[in-house]
This record gives sequence, C-alpha cells and structure tokens, in this order.
Amino acid sequence: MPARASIVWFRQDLRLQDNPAFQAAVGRGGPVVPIYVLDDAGEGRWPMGGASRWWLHHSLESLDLSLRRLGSRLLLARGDSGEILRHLVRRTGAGAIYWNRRHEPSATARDATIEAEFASAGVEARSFNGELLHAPHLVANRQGRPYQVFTPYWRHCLTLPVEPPVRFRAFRLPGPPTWPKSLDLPELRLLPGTRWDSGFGALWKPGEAGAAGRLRRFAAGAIGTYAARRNFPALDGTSMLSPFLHFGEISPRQVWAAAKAQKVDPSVFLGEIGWREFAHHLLHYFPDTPEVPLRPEFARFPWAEDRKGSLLRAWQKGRTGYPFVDAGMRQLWQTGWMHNRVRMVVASFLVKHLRLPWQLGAAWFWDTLVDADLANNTLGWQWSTGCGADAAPYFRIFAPVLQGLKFDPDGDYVRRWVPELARLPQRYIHSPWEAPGPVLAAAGVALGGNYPRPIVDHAAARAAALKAFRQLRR
DNA sequence: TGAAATGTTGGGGCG
DNA sequence: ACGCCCCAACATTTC
Repeated sequence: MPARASIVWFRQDLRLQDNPAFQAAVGRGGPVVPIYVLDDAGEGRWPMGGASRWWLHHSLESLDLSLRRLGSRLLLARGDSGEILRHLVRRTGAGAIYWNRRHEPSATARDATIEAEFASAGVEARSFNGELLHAPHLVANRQGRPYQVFTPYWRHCLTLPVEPPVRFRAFRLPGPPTWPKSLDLPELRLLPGTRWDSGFGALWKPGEAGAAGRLRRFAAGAIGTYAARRNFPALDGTSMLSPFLHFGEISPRQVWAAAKAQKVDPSVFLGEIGWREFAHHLLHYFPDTPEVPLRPEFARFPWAEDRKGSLLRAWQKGRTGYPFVDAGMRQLWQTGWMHNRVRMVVASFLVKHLRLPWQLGAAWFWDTLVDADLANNTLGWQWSTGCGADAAPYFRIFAPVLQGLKFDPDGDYVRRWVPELARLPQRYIHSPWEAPGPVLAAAGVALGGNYPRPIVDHAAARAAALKAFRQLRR
C-alpha cells in the first residue's frame, strides 16, 4: 500500500537544504504537500512589518520555483493556520504533518494546540528544531535558570555539540494525484501599495540560492577580516545574512559548518550567531519582553514629552542633524537593513538623547527591517536602553559625533547615505554645525535648509539622560 | 560593544 | 643648572 501524503508546513524555514521537517516528509516516501500559510492574527501583537512582507513575497516565489523544478509546488493560503491545515489534511488524506518550530511566544502557544489536535485525530504531527543551533528550552545554567549574561551563556553553548547540516538531493518530489486549491502569490498582497521598496531589489536576492551565494562569498572573503572590519559601516565587512537567517533560507547549522571549514578563526563572527541564539533563549524564558522591560524599575522611567511626535519623526526620517545617525536611518529606509554598529548608535540616540521609549524604536525597526526578528529586535532594544539582560549600563551613552569619527573616519558612509553633505570636507562631515559659513556654502549645505541643525544639543541631552537614569536608581 | 572628567607623567620652552 | 609652566599622552575615575 502506498504511503499516505505528508504535509510540510513551511514557516520561517523557507529552504530545502538542512530542513528537518521537509526531510522527514521526504523520508516517509509518499506524496509531499508543501504549504505556506500567512496568518497575521496568529502572530499576536507582531504581524509581519512592511519590509519583511516584501522579503517574504520574493522568498515564497523562490521556494515555489525550487519545488517546481522537482515537479512539486508550494501551496499558499491566508487565514487561521489551524483551520487551513485541518482542511488540507482532510482534502489530501494526509497521514502526517511536519514543521520546524518557531520560538516566538505566539507561535509556540498556537503550535502546541495544533499538534495536540492532530495527534488526537490520528494524524502524525511532529515538529523539529531547524531554526537554532541549540533549542532554547534545553539550555539553562547550573541552577536550572535561564542565563541572563551573554558570555557565560555562550561559553556554555560552545561546549555543546552542533548537528551537521543535512543535505537534500533529489530530481523529483512526489506530489498528490491532484493539487488542492492554492492562492496565487499576488493574492497574499505582500508587496507595498506605494513603492518604497525601489532600492531593495538591487541589494537583496531573497531565497535559498541568494542565501547560499552570500554565505559562500562571505566564507571565502570577509570572514577572514571580520574582527578587524566589522565595525566600519562603509566597508563590506559583515555577512549580511540576517534576513536569510530570519526567514530560514539558510540554517544556523549551515552557517556554522561553513565558518568552521575556513582556515581563519571564526570565533568573533560565530559570537554574533551566538547573540542570535541568546536572543531566542531570552525570549523563550521571558515571553513578555517584546513589550515590557526585563528590569521592572524601567516602568517608571521619565521619558521625554514628544507631543506632536516631531522628535520621533525626525529620527525615523534621518533628519536629526547628526550625520552618522541620519545616515543609518536612511540606509534602513532605503535598503531595509542597517549596519549593526549604526543600529547601536541610532538606538542609543532615540532612547538617551531624545529620551523616547524604546518600544517606539522597536516598532519602527519591526516595520522597516527586512531582517525584523522578534527575539533579536527585543534583545537589541532592551540592551541599548539598559533595561534588559546583559544590558548596557545606564551611563553608556554613545556620542554620535565620536562614533562617526571612530567608525566612519573618512566619512564615506555619511556621504553615501546623506548626499546633501557629500561635498563637505572630512573635518566637518560628522559635525557640519562646526563648519564656517563659507565652507558650508561652498559645499552647498544650508543648515536649517537642506540639512537640519542638531535637534538636540549633545552635551545637554547627555546630562539630562544621566539625570533621568539617576532618578531611576533610587 | 562609552564618554568625559580628572589625575599623572615627562619633555621642552623659557627666565 | 634649576624651577616653573604648558601641554600632549596616557591612565584612572566617574557618570
């Protein structure tokens, strides 16, 4: 008797290589029915943002193409995951449904319900870990408590074995006798109405092939100089794998194996993979941290008034008057991505110089980053604010001019993303307000005209932030 | 993966 | 030769 069909429920694992759920379905030998379900209500308070939807659109297109090369295809649906999957099981007579776990609070709760339902209905429902090197609930310190400091967490993880990636090779993937109904990709309406995404396509190739290409290039090149060059945003010194990892177009095990295969010491780079693991570990144990500070005293932090939202808007648009900050915010808007050094600087600026709530920054990043990831975004913002795990101490306030001088010494990053300052001499590129009038005029810069004056004074803002943080300590 | 203030040291100009 | 001052360079402390 031929095996009954198995359903593969694709989520944030949009790949065929090293995909445990997909591999389990293939291994069963019967027809395989791949499906992706867009379930906004199932995401709780965090339905995917605009940039992520752009990415998802192209990634689904790419996965469908890969499956079609094997004589299969990707079914698309929109709505309640449980309902759609129940219907699909009935329609295909499937005997099994497999998926790779996600670790966000809303997803784990929903998946547990779905798994239990199918089990009691006699359908084999199994979930796998394809998203992380180490399942978050299996890592704890000697007291059985979650780690709250990165270094001991990662030191512990480095003693654990990492599974080698599983290679998938096939010419044909058996499908069902007739394919159930599917939405067409445009019907998911993932692309924006107004085309703010014009700059995305030139930089990004979403999908498994794009991910593999980027990893190959990074492993053959920049990984060797990662430690020395990663902090300079004008250089191509980082892997830029974050969106591919978020959507699971490549697995952390594949990244791990590729990094370990190089002659150079990859430990600084792998430490960044470690931060991703740590973020998921924390979100697992502290599921309300996307909204609530881990340190409770921060509930009474004296945030500044921004009645008309003009400070927030200036930050979002990259018009704060601090070139390094503005360059970062414009890179984000135009490409859906920002260099990590600059993320730390702009986050510190929003929270400490403007004293606006970190949740506003997290929401903006969520909507504009192609790599928006609930665990990473939450960790990053709470870390920057100083209200989270292993957090920056309250007195650690990045000075936007100094950060620019240190990490963009030639001003190339600013010139690229803030073109109205491009003709300023290097000496003034990070502090145009210090330039003499004739120098500004010669460079075509009109402060308060085509480029703003600083919206806050650095020294005064720093003093006010320190005062607010001192108040919190009592 | 912080910045600024304060302290220390030593070379050099100068009376 | 000596003391004094200035200041750069670096170290330490503080927020």
